[in-house]
Parts: sequence; structure tokens; C-alpha cells
Amino acid sequence: MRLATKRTRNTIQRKAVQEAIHSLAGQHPTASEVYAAVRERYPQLSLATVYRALHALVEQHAVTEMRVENVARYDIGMGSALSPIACPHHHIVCRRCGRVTDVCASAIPSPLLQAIGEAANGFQVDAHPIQFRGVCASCQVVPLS
Amino acid sequence: MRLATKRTRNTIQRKAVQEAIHSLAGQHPTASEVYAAVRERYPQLSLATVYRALHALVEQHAVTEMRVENVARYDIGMGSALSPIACPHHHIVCRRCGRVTDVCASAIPSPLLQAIGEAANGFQVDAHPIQFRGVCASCQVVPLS
DNA sequence: TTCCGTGCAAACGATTTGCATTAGT
DNA sequence: ACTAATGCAAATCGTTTGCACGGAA
Repeated sequence: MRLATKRTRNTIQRKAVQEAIHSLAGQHPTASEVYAAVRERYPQLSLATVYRALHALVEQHAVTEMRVENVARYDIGMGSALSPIACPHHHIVCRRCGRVTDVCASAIPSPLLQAIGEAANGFQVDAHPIQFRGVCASCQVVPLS
Repeated sequence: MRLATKRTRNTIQRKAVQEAIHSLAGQHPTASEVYAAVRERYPQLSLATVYRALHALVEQHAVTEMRVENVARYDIGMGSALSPIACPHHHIVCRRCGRVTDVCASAIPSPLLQAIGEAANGFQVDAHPIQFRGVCASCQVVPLS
């Protein structure tokens, strides 16, 4: 279990990770993808530091984390002005190519979520992010294997 | 990538795994939890075999697989008569304790899913399973850390 | 008699951590 | 100065795989 520490110092590495996340906004990069992006500018920066910076940024809500098929993916926090969807949103994962698309959270009426919560023994359901699966537009034209 | 093979032989190990899944129905056990259950009766059965059996059973739709926070969890296939919810259903994961609860899929109207798909550049959204997050009834009474 | 399935151990990919060192504050 | 953050390598966790053997078909 990762325990919340101060995490306050503004190091160049942390700034670099934040920049990378911004430059990859909407692409939901994995830690390794962030690492690759960061390395173009700071080749000495280590993967462990990327992980630690990502955790710090998640704690500060500057970055959001999601998990798809065993790997963590990241995106800019909802507060960020650079976000393609700078509001609460859901995620749709393509069952074929694995890409993640955002959808504004307003799509799902909250009475529906309450009903679902009651159907689940009194669960209090989060309004977002809800994770959907499906087939994205580009994969729909590809014949299945 | 795991390629689909014959997987036809009815070994005692495979039957043991299937029984374990049935005895743990509705609990969404991990592979290790299935392993522990199976070992009570067959102490020599290996973890690798549990994984292989689970994959085989998923292929045959006798078992369903889901992923929560980096680990695969399993449940009996929807066709099974022993299922507490023997129909298409969604999953709600408790953000505090991690437990997974099923909710019948009929709760979400399909026009809504279509609208969501269109909002996501023409995604074709699966009717189930949709993964929700929230706080389960028992965790709601526990004060946050 | 085929080969598929098993058990074991080693390999794997993603993530975390211990430790000595560096660098924000 | 104080101490959080870094870089490296080793450790950990869940899962998969190579290989020789055993048991369904």
C-alpha cells in the first residue's frame, strides 16, 4: 500500500512528466509511454522516477489514473484547462485495439445510477468514471480474426 | 497472445477448478483464491494448471473473466444454472474494500448505450459488462482513513 | 499409441522498493 | 542544513511458458 507523503518539491523530473502527460493528453499513455516521451528531452530520467512522479501527480489530482487490462494508464486531471474533456467523463475501451476514448459524464442520468446502486444491495455508485467496452469506429470495418 | 487450442480433455484437475468456481460463485475469486480452494481437495495441483484450466473454461464460456486493479477475477459463465445472476450483468467494484457485486444488465436502456457510442466517435458499445465503481453498503458505515 | 494436459521451475512484464547520492526548500 | 526526490538495481506480484513426463482418447 502506497502511503501519502508530502510530495511537494517541484523537481525538473516531475515537471517533465507533467509536460509529457499534457503533450499526450487524450491518448491515455501507459507509464512506459510517458517514460519514452520524457526520455526524448531527459535521457537520464529513470522509469522508477516516472512511476513516482505519476503517483505524486495523481495524489495532487493533476493527473488521473485508470486501469485497462493489467496496465495503468494516465491522463491529465479534470481540472486541467488543456484537457480535451475538461470535465468528469467515462471511458470506453475498444475490445479489439485497446484504445481508450473519453465520453462526457453527463450522458448518464443520476437516477439511473441510484437505481443501479439499489439493485446492488445499497451500493453508492460513483457518477464517473464508468468503464465501458465495445468496438471503436476504426475497428468496426476490420474483419474479425 | 494466447492462441485457442483444442482444450477438450476432461481431466480431474479441470473438473476440480470448475467445481471450485461453482463453490465460489458470486465471489469473483482471483486465480490464487481458486488455487487455494482447489488445493483443499487436490494438494498436488499446481497454480499453472489452475491458470491453464481457467483459460480453457473461459474459452468454452463455462467461466467469465474480469479484471479489477491488476488482477484477473473469475466467475461462473452466464449459461450456468448455478449463477446467482444467470444472465448478462454489470460489475460494481467497491472503491474501499475491492469487492465486486453483480447487477443485472437490464438496468441500462440500450438507447442510452447508443447515445454514448455516438458521443464517442461512433463506438459500438457492449451492453455488458459495464464496470462501475462506488462504495458498497458495508463500507459506507466505515469512517474513511 | 497419440498428443493433450500436468507439474515444476524459470521467464516475464508491470510496478515497487532499498539504498546511497543529489538537490529543492 | 534538512529531508524529499532521484537513479540504479534488485525485489515483488500476477501470470505465462519450456520441457520432460503421465494419462485421456
